[in-house]
Amino acid sequence: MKMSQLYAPTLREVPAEAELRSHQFMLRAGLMRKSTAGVYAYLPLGYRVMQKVMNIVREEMNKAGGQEVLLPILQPAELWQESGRWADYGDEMFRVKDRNKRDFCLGPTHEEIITALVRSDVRSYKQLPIRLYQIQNKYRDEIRPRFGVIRGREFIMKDLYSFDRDEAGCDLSYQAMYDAYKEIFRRCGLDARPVEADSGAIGGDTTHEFMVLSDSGEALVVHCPACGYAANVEKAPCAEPAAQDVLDTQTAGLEKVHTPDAGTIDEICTFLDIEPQQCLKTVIYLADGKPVAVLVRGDHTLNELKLQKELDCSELLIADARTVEEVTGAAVGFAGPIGLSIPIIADQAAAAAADAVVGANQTDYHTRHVSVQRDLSLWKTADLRQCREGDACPACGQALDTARGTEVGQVFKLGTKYSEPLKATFLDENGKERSLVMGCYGIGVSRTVAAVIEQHSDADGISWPISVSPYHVVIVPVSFKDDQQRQTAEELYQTLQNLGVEAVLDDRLERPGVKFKDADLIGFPYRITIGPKSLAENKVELIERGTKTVELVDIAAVGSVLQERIHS
RNA sequence: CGGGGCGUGGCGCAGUUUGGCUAGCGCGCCUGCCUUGGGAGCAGGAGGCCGGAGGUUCAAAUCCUCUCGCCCCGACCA
Repeated sequence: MKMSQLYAPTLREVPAEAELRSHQFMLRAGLMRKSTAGVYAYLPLGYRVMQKVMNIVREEMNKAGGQEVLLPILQPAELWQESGRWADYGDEMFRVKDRNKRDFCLGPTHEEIITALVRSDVRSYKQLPIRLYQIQNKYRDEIRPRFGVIRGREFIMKDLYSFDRDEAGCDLSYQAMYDAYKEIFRRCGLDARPVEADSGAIGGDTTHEFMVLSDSGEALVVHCPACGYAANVEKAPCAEPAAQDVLDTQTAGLEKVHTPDAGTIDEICTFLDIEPQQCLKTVIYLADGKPVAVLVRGDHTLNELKLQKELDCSELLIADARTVEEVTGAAVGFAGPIGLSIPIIADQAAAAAADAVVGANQTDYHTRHVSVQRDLSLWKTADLRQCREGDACPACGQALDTARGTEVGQVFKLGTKYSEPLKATFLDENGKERSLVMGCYGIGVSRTVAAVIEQHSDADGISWPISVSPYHVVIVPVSFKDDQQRQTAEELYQTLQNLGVEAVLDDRLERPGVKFKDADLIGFPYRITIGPKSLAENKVELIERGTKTVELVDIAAVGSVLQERIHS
């Protein structure tokens, strides 16, 4: 491709809308342009990268027994009503009507459609297992699209669905995908690691997320340097409090203290000169509309997912001020567990508190010297808090580290969550009808591109791993007007193409600085600079983008040198 | 949805408080000259009616009302 022809409008300045490096570079390097919030058009360079990623995904999916299909984006409401998710999915689903006022949605995911497809054609265990995948646009009306392509409302996802006859078969499918994912991300040049995760709205029990570690990542993960355990903080269990976490057991009698305007943990601590772990937070929630009090230690963060699981409710909301006042008889900030008439559920660390300060259920008052065991009757005690750095690893007990990450893929075992309501069944050897055991496995393809940039860029621009780079090399004659340089450049361009090296020839009549800057910004892994100095010796400069190392290479040898590096 | 901010040539911004604009600057773009090892220089030029709609006024980018869009922080997710 000639640079003068390439539709790659680069930007000198950083667009005001972009915060993340990946977002900025995708715009500046001319990979994409925004259409509307969370929706992007991919330009030639961006689309080439995407296709490289998709091809890697395809190859690994095919190796792992997958067969590619293309499923509808426009999906009928009936299917979603069958699975129950038409009601459950909420505002995040783009819903449309046809001219006859029939309901449809733009598929946010494809479990329903694929299950409906398979149920109509699969009759016998002899047809199993089946692993079907597609690379397709998905639509989710995100509450807040952000970070460019990382959280879009339209995005490209690879999703594979496995159908097995039993759990054991599903385990094999799951493992095959898990291994394929590791290989896919490795080939994309990503440092991605699987972490244990929560299954969220998709459902199912076993699931791993593949996280690309990066400071700008949206998710927080804990990992154990000792044993390699890793999990999303949403999921990571907290160990029961060790002995030293249990507060002093010689508790004095209850004492009500006047604490004017001290409604937050910080204010109380300052006021009473105590530490946050000596306080208990009492948070009122509405679980499917019913109030519950949740008790967490002052220095701990409540994990709402864990709470929701314990409460087994479908809607969990923090109570509004009016409800809090009704339930506690006090202003927000002074709720306490003593004397409440609603159920109290306590985090295990909070339940161990023996001399704590709690709200007195009276505005501007707290109660101190509370022993949970002595003074309260709890409805339930459970692991409700969010795991944090330094906590004991649930696998080996060593201290955990934390890191931020961007989720690029997730694998789920679904069981019969969809096959049962949608009646996707088969006959086993005994002629008995059974539900298909399913798994689903997604990779955010567009997001993966951004993740690669997050891990492979510097102040000057992108530095693509060869495997996903839009082109392998850019040839930059210092002056394209110079006959000798131009001729050398054009010959080299031909040679490289004949060797299967994907090359761009920068034939613009620009000054060298402009061409170098663009080359660095776009991120070609290699640059060949043709200038008068080296040309005199029949050599050109070969520059590696990642390391910026320069080497002089014989013109006649560049082709084979590059060919070898690209394929190694 | 709650909180904060912003919409002025393709991009980045100034002007808005204290109406007076024939709307300005840098970059980019076009033409010519010149230049060619890290986003050159000179000269000439094109391009906006100030997100949109109403209103106040002799006069509105600037004031008022409504509306649309975008960005950031928080609750959701690949």
